[in-house]
Amino acid sequence: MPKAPTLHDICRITGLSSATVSRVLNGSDKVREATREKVEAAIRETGYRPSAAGRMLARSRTELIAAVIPRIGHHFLDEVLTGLYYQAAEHRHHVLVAMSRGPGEEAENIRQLSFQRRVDGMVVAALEDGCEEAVAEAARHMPVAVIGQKMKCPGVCSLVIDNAAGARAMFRHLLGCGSKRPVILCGPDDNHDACERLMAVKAEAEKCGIPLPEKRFWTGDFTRASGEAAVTARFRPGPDAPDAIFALNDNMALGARAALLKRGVRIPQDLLLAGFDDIETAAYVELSTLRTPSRRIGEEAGKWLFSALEASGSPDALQRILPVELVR
Amino acid sequence: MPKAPTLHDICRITGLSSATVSRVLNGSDKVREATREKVEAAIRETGYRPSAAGRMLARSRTELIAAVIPRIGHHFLDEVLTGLYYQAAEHRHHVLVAMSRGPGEEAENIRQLSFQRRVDGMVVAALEDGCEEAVAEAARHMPVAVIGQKMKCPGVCSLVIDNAAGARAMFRHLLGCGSKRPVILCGPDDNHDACERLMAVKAEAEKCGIPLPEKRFWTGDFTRASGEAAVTARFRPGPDAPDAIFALNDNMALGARAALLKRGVRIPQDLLLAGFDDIETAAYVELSTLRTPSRRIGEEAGKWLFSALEASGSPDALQRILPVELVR
DNA sequence: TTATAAAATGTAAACGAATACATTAATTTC
DNA sequence: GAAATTAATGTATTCGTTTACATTTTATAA
Repeated sequence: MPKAPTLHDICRITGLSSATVSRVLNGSDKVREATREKVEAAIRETGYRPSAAGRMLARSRTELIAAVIPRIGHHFLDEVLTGLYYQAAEHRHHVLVAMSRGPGEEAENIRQLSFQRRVDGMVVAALEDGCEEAVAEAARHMPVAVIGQKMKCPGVCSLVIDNAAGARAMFRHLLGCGSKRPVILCGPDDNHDACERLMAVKAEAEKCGIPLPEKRFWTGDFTRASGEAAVTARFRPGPDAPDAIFALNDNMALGARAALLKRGVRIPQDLLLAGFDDIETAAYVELSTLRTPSRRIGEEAGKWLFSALEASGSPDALQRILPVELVR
Repeated sequence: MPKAPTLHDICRITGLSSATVSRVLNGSDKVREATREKVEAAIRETGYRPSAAGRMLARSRTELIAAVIPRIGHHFLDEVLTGLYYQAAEHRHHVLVAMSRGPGEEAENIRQLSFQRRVDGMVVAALEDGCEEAVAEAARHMPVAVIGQKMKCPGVCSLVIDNAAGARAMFRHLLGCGSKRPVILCGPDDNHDACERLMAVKAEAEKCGIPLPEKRFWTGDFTRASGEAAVTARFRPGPDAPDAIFALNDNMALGARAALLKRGVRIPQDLLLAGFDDIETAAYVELSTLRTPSRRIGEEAGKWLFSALEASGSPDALQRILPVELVR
């Protein structure tokens, strides 16, 4: 493999010192026009590009930001990543993506990326429990944006969606469409989003004076299969049959939908179906759902990150709650 | 921000030289058990982790691999990325993801990542035209795996799916299901996959003695909208109506499906519908399609990359054609 | 001119690790 | 116990940049 030209090659060619060459490289300072051109010519000639490694060491900045996410291929996360990427590209940073291959990897990823790789900033999304410690440590060395979890901790910005407002809006929407016996298809107990959504629905029902007995809450775990299973196990036609199902995420809604169609229930004529997340397939089956501003979240995370980097002090901790939008 | 401990801090604490500390760090060579423990204690105490930047410079390896893709959030690419990530993680490498925000960015990304960031290896997928040059340059400095395009070039491994075999299989399948008047919903002329698929279908039709007049080829461009438009514009019920539509990708198939359902055509009773790619929604609507081994492609790319790195010479150029699987 | 200020360039020391080579310490051999 | 051998550690340089600070060159003023 041929070795790449270095700054010293440019020095040799131009007969200038490393300082001068470095100066034209960084566009800064005063360099005579003639020398600038000489250097630029040598750069073009050799195809020289400054090595990131050398730069990192000298400037102690990596021009790298890390995204720590459970996995890729999940609509929400993909969009967050895209938004983040655009911001990063705008600020001439590269993005390191770390997913978690199994339980407990996230904390280790966070530590590796912050202490070893020394990225300039970090975005972590949808963390499993037990990462707070790692996040806090990392945040002492660089700005960290946490997505989907409220963290009150110096140096971290947390961005969450307004689960409560979304759930309320959808619930009201279903009532507004005439539902009298809505069912809530719940999520896992230990899931933060699921809890917020559920609590908001309960509160709203109370406020609207709509009785919601226990039997109107069906168990689910955010998987499609669980939505299908819940409907199969608990849906019974008749006068007391639900006239609406609000699944607390779209995956379950799709599962429920499949089970309902199989039993000949017509949607939306016989029963209103709603989800949460606005995943891609939701549009295709015309599911009523709540769109989370996922790309914008990534963008906002990036913006905060870079503004914190430019401020180059301890960044302000910040908490933002982003609105969701009722669609269809 | 507190500054991270360095190798020299460990030296100071233990009273040892950088060479010795470095040795225990790299697990190599002979170090007395007692000193190893002393060093390890100091490391634990300080939470020291060797800086990647220093390491990169000294070893001239970055432990980074780059993935250059048009965008994230596309099922195929996401899966490729996942497969690649797993390989990378196994080899203790981090993954740099670069997407292209607009035309022409890919070539620049490739150059940046290879010459500036000096990643150890690179995977590029679904490139736009005009990147061959950049790929070839990069490949002179590191192993490069190209996905979705045959490239015969030293230092690059190209991995493609067997478009021809897949298209043939699906076409035969439709005939086998009794189709007499199949229609092919084509892709963009300048798309490599589209062309391969189309040619294979034509060849197969010829071989089977099934006449396929021009009017049986409907124009499309791989977007969902184009599938919908094609059906709207050209589907006419009657004795000469198509009894099968083979869309050369799933997106168009879904568009076609929507348009067909709107006209009351029942699938599959009245008309067989088939796609190519096995995107997520395909499973949901029970679309017959061809599953591309996307994750495996990422894996194979990674495996080749790392074996090339271990061999640490100019890696063998390699071409692999991976089979696709008919599903549903 | 010559002094003086300003502009351009150069020198040398970081940055954080790895490593060839040199040295010292501990074993073994006779 | 001295010599030879081997194991453990240390010294000093390297990797490719950046950047205070020092020096030289050029322009400006007297």
